[in-house]
Amino acid sequence: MPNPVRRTRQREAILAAFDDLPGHPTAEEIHAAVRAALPRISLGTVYRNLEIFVQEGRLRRIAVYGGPARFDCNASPHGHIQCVRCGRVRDVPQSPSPPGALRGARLGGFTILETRHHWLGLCAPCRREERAPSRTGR
Amino acid sequence: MPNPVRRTRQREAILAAFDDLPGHPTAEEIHAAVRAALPRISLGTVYRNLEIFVQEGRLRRIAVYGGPARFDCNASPHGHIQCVRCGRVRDVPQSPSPPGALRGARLGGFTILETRHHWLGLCAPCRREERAPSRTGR
DNA sequence: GTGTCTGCAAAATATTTGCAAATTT
DNA sequence: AAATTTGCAAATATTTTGCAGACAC
Repeated sequence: MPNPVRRTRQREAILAAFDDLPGHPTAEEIHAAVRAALPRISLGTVYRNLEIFVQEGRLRRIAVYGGPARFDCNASPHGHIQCVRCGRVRDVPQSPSPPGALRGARLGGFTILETRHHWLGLCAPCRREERAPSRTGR
Repeated sequence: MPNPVRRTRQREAILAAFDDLPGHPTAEEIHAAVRAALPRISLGTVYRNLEIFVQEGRLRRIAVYGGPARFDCNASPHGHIQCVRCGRVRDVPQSPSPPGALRGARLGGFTILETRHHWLGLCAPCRREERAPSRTGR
């Protein structure tokens, strides 16, 4: 039986980083945070392990509208709202609505694994910017 | 009054390409398709104009779980289901459910612009692969 | 004619991968 | 000791940008 996943300091630190990072960090952000504990950890290691954690189901990759991938450590069912201006993502509690019961069902030829709700919006800082565009805006 | 958007062959061809491309093409796929009509069009031009069309609301950028950005020409409200294995995206008619009425509301500090439904799943070809992994699989 | 738009090439950003050395079991 | 994992660096992949000439109005 091949491929037992080993416990390494790097992997522990990556998962631990989610406690410090609010929201849904990118690989770069996780790398920066983990460096506080393991200064020599490489970005490649972070990417490799994030991918493994996603495969294992310990993390999720979030659906984003452009920009780098973002990761989510929150196991409870929830949706996301993303700012169309700056990309920031925030959790939204997801009611276990009817569609939530669809796991295993067929939809357009696909077998459903998960249902998620998504919103597009403007976060508070960007809302202000849109109203009073500054020289740095858009 | 600055910045009138001009009508160019490149822009027309990019929008026209969506008629030939099923699903939700990436910039590369659009570029390849448009080249049939305009062999010298550059990928940069495609990216630049896709961005403009999104700003104008003529196209949408789709939320994806990794991989290149995908674009959507379908104006009617609908959600997407994406294959976790190959990234393929398919439209799913979206019922004008309660959350659809939220435009303008506040959610977690964000102002909602749009509500979308998302599913993660396995497309038919990938479902087969998962059952009978081939030497090329995963 | 004026200002926008394009193609090209280079830059910037994001992610993956090969490999020798280090680490885990 | 055997096999996986890491750091590093290079390779890929994706997207953006500067600029001179072409094009739309």
